[in-house]
Amino acid sequence: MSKVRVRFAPSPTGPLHIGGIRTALYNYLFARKTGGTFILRIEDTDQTRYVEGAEQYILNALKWCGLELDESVEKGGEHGPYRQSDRKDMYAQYAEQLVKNGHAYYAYDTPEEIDQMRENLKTPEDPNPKYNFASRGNMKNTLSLSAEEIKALDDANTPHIIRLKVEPNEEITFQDIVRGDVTFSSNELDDKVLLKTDGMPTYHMANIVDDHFMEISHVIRGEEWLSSTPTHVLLYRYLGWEDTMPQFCHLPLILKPDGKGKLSKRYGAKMGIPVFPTEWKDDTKNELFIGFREEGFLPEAVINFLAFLGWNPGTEQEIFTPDGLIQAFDLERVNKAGARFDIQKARWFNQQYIMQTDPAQLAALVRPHVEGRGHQPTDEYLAKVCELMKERFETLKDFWANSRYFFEEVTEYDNEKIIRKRWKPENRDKMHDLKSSINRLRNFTPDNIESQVKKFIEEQELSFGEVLPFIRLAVSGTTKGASIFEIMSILGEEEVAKRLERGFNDFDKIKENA
RNA sequence: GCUCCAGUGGACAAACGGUUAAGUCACCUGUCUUUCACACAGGAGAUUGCGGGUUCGAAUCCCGUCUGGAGUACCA
Repeated sequence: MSKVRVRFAPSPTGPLHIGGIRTALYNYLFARKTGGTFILRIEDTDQTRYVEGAEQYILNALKWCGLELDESVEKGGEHGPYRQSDRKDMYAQYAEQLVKNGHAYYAYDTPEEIDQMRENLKTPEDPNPKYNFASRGNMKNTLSLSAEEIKALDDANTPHIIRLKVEPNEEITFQDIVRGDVTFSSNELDDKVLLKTDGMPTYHMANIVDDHFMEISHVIRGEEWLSSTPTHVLLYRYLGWEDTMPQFCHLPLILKPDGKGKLSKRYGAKMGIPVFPTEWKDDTKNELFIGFREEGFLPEAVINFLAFLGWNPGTEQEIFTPDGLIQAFDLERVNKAGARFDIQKARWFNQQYIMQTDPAQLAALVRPHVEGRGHQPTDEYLAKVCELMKERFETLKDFWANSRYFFEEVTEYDNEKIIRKRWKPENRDKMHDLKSSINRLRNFTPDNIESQVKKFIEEQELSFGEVLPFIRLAVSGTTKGASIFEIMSILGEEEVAKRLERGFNDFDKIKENA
């Protein structure tokens, strides 16, 4: 087999959502696995849909995900340019060639005339009539018009397009790596536009010409392209490139959590769930789409999660390093059915990666989320907190919610019920003694604190339930969390003393007001 | 409507004609901890969309049917 060359070919019409990233990922994984080349091609043939900044977004998003490109607009390569608008001049000649060979024709119909045709031919059985072998005879094109009529149109500089001439009653079969043989009847195809009035090619034309000259070996793309593939096969055939036609591989769609329809950008915004790798701001529409990065996901976790949406290695292993993923990946094992997007599973993957990350590294990742709240802890302190809290947060963003008491004072208590029920003002003096005895410890280590507290409880004939929850609340504001002795040790004796003092006072007040 | 694709516990899925249909997430219980999380142990949840057929044997092959999705643009 010739060398593997695959491309990811998005349109710069906005941010790339998670489905696009997964398509890029499978292309990337396949390229790396086979020692092939991974290419990014920007498909910007529709000038009306061009969105400022989208191309840069795509580049940055792929970078954040760690999907390194071998050839791209940024990096260049021997098969450039990599932006279709920069390749504009290449396409017309092949469309013209098809006309010359009798496989395409010029058409002069206005959009209104085409709408009119569809309106006229519409029946309940066929609500979307095609521009095809059956209808083209009644339209304005070089197949239906006389030489004089065509000349008149051309002399008047009537805008024209080029359409593919699809012959009726042909069976078109192609092999798809995930679906096997797929067959379409040419009667179902319409005479697709190849070259638009503005001289730009349509997706179909540009795609085939580019894939051919970029020597693409495998077209790995979303399932939404499956039904236009027979048109593409025809194009390869009529252009005389069928013997080097790439292999097709149509990936299952990523569905909304309810399984109804493919995941959309609006869905994520509606549910407050990230469906984009990184955040996207559209100032003109005043829209903000949240990203996995900003929500505190690690790129490796997102990639691992995405890899499993539509593929699995057939073993029980689920957590993979980026390299491990490359080794394990296999297009043959890609699923046929669409997979629903499940943010819960994404969070689980992220937690797994957080737990694996060493504290110093984790501290660096978490730092922006802490600094965003106005705190500048030392690396050492932050690392200590991370070490302790590691398995208690699913996203970097959650870190703050679960660990804020390491950085700022406790101002409220998440469990006032227990205070009203079980805080005993008559034990207050004893609690203050506890405070002093902890504070007198020579080494403020978790073990020392723990034995001191336990000793105290025994001596005073108190119960753990009368003491521990209140220490916890006073120190951290919550009854949940890591070992309270570890927490106290990290905070230090001074801070702990201060918090106990304040907490006990607050508890009295809460009790009084109850 | 038409064409194509798909349909295994709530979600992701394994099993590619052969014992009681793996495993993960989510859920519940227990151990640990007077907390939470992690970890470990256990539990509940599936007549493989439905109906036929082929076969000694079907989630797997065939036919039909239903449901869902995609496409049906001078958008990609």
